[in-house]
Amino acid sequence: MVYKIGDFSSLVNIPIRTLRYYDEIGLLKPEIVDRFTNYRYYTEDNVVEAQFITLLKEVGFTLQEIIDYKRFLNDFDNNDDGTNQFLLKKQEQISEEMERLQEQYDKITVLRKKFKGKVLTLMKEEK
Amino acid sequence: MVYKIGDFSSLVNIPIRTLRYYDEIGLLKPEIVDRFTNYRYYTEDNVVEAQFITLLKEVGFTLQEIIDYKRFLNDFDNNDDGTNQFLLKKQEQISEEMERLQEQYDKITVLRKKFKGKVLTLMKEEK
DNA sequence: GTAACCTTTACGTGGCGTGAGGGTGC
DNA sequence: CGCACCCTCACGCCACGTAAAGGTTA
Repeated sequence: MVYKIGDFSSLVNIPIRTLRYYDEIGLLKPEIVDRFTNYRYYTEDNVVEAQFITLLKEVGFTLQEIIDYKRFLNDFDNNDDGTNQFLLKKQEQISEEMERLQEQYDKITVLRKKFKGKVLTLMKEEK
Repeated sequence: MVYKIGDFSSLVNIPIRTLRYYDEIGLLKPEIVDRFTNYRYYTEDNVVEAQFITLLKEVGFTLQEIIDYKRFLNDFDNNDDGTNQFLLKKQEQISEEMERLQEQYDKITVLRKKFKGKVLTLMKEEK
């Protein structure tokens, strides 16, 4: 069973333009490409790949990180520990980002108190 | 006292390229521009502006939001309540972003447990 | 034949970084 | 005159969205 890009798109819930982009950057290549028309044809294996990519994207991985991870899997053939570290590292990045956001939130709280006088007052305080 | 872009850059800690970009998008325009050489000359008022922009950026505002806020100040002349709402809205956005990150973090925790078997197992579970 | 599909090319987003190739201040 | 400074293009990043202009499939 092969799918044309439009059918595959609705099957895996990824826009056509996005699929073409994934092909272009080497993240998700259709298994069959017509040499004459350049039509892309996707297979069942591509479905699994696409769902895996969607999963990793949902938890915050960039496309480049996903590409790197796939290369890692190819190079070291199902390394359990490597996968765990890959996930742990992303969790650390997320933690750092949450801390940054918390700091921003707190700074705004301080600002809101300061600004209760007037806007210009704040701007003058910044001199 | 006027500053050439290089001096102003080190004074307010904003790269030259960034200052030119801020000029281009209308966020921070040098008060004086030589008509013949196009050299940018910044004033003390520009220093205050720059520090204000830096402050808002640090707490998470985008450049477009800062531009919009400045326009708002011009239109309504120091509106205390408006400024407060502007800050509150940003705090809400930050809260939402933190929730998204927390969800990502939790999903990865679940994934890490699942993957303790093997990588391929996970990929097959995704079918 | 025609509608619905597919293709590539290329420019837009945000917030700059990084050159290239040239004019200016002192 | 030299050298540090300034200028305007213009392309790069990321993850696509959005046409434009045309070929293919059923």
